[in-house]
Amino acid sequence: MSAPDLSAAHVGMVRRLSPADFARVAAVCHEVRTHPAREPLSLAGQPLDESLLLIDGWIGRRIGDPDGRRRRLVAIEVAGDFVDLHSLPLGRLDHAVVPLTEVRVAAFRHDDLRALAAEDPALAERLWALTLVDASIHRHWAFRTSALRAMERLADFICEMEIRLHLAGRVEAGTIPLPLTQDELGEACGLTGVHVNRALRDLREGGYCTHRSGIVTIHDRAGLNEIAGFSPEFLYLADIPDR
Amino acid sequence: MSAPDLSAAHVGMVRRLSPADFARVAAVCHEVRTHPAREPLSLAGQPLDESLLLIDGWIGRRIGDPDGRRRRLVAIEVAGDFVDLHSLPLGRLDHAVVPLTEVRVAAFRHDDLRALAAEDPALAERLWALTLVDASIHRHWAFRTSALRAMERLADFICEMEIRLHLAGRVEAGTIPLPLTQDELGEACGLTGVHVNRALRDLREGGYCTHRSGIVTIHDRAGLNEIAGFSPEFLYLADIPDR
DNA sequence: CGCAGCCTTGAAGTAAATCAAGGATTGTGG
DNA sequence: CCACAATCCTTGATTTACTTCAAGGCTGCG
Repeated sequence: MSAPDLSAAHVGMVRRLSPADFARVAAVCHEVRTHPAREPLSLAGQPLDESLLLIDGWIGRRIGDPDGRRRRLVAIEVAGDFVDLHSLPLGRLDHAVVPLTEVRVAAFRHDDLRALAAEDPALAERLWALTLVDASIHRHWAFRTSALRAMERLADFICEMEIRLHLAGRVEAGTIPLPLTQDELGEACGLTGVHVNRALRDLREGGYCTHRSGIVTIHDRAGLNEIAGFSPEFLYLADIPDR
Repeated sequence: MSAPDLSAAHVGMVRRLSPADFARVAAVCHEVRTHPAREPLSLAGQPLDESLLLIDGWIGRRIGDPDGRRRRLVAIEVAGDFVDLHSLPLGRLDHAVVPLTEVRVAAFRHDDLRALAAEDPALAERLWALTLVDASIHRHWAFRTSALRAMERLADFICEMEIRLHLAGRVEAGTIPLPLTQDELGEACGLTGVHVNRALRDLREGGYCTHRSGIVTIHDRAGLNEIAGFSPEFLYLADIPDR
């Protein structure tokens, strides 16, 4: 039985791995599956023995009462993100992993990845680095929600997503997919859905960007970057892509 | 030249390593130094070739304008924390590392740690796990600042610190050191210093805890846990210590 | 066509920021 | 040991940002 062909999935964050390294990882993928929106892939505390690479769709990591007012999205993953590589050294996760859309994921058994890491310490360190970029993004989210105001937060969030989606090859002509409801944007940015609506209106009326039908059209990226004070250093990119 | 004796530093988060593993790591420590409060240990973006294990004192990770209004503490490290092991796979950091008090740190060259990891994949995975607990704490901070209100945030922060300091052996009879100013607490919890003052007063008058002269006295830990909705799962402890 | 989910807007209430002044603590040098 | 400065803490008054509550209008889909 041969591993599924993942060559088209060498995009986004996982492109930090060289083609050769990615091929070695892809070779131990045991399954590619599709999963429906909103039905959790895993729950907080659940023992896990595999990790998922997101090929298509959007996934959130969620903390808090499943329904209550105190629940938040603490991370969002897009194509090319190794969603829960964190579960390999940890064995379980502190949060639920929830598809925000229908998703296609490639599954890797921890044992297989562990064997790969054991025989190639340099590759192991690169996988480690992947998870540490996640940690850096978490720090940025903590900064965003605690230091910025509503409109700035959304601008910053959109700047982050624009660059990550660009790396994943999902951006076309200043148009980026963002298939989240305003309530979900609020969960990610620490705002109510109602206030997200107003902040998005401010961004629209300020001529920065428009969000409609799950798509953001960016009219003034420089302005968007400026109001957020956005700088992509926290993504640890070798080179910032021209767009 | 022999490595410094770090056996007394096998506390807190680093106690996740078995005594034998810790000894192997400690053996490659090349220096123990003291560093004064407030003078940065490293700045964002600076190339780094060593990592620090905090032996004594408090360290913060800071993002934002060095002085401006948009600056935040996105993490706080205490005795037994491997402060910037993140810089090993990443080579640099996205934030400044700043001692909040005078600190004593043990320094490890990346090359030495890398060699250790290469010859012992299981140890490498445990070091990896250490950094992923940091990531989990980041997620919790993002949750805290975006989902909780002022008093709840401080209660949650104090609950986290109480348990981490307990693991580090720094808690005595419901009394924990917390040598941060109210402005610094505000930077960590996403509040102004003035509002931290009022929230601390509420905690005091509610009979939960008192903060004075850099020391928190906990009067009602169950109550403190309850108003914060605190649960220590995100620290991935093998067993929750009795206190 | 009709329903469900999502978006939009208004009005009112609340939590936190800001501005400002004075008081307590800590550290320092005489 | 005391005087003094610097930093930190505390409190009040005011303003601002965000939430909450509520109602109505889209949009996409069975």
